[in-house]
Amino acid sequence: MEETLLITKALSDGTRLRIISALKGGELCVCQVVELLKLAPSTVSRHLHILSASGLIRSRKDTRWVYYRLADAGSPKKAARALKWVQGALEGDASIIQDSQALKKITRVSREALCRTQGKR
Amino acid sequence: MEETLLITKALSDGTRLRIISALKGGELCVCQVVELLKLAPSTVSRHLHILSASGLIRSRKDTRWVYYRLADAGSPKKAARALKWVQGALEGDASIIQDSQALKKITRVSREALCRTQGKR
DNA sequence: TTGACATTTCGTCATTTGACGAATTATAAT
DNA sequence: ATTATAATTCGTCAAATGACGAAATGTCAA
Repeated sequence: MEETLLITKALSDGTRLRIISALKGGELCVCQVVELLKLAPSTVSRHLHILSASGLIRSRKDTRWVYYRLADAGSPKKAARALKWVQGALEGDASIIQDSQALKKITRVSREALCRTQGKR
Repeated sequence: MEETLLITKALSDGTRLRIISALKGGELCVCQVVELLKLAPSTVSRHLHILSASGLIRSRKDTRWVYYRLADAGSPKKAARALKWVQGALEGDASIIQDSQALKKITRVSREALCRTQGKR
């Protein structure tokens, strides 16, 4: 029950549903998610932690950046099934579509706009 | 998004997951759910209302009793899919199994024990 | 080494949530 | 009619949750 509740609680927040949908297109670093959601980095980090603890997403640290992606083969089956369900439920959702539009711009210019260090080189 | 959030929020509570699992065996009246959960009737009523508002369960009023059942054919597709997922996620769960044992006793003697009026006749 | 930056952790605050009992509504028994 | 019962609604309280900024951590650049 605990494991399932971790998942349902993780899914019971609109911001976290947006994050899950945003990651459908592939991994993102925290600063990109921050840019999309327009929330404080600390807030976004907390949401990512909750999703991570539920097994719905995983993280990978590359030098100074941390990239998050949806649960995959190496993840618990329960998480994979939950993901499949919630993605179906959100299919065609207006705010999700809006986010995916915004994400296109972010992933295009993110390096210069968000990660100045990397952009300067 | 709103509709999906109603569902995920409804699923983000252990008591409500127990109710959903309890209804898998067929409809129950509020007093039977109260007996299973050992919570105040007003609390149970509130949980049932939240589940009802999300579309996951439906109610039927029969004279003095209100019976709740899982969403069925006449219910929104989104709810049906959510139900299917969560039931799978809870399959084999220890506390759910325990509840189903307790439910057997409740549905057997409920009339006399819980609904004295009906029992007396 | 020193400074800058991405991310996380922590403390605080406002809002939401779950539990309860009291009061209310609707229905049935006497 | 009056009383009793099943269920709901409402007000209150404690606990959980989400948002933020400040401080801490870890990594890279100069």
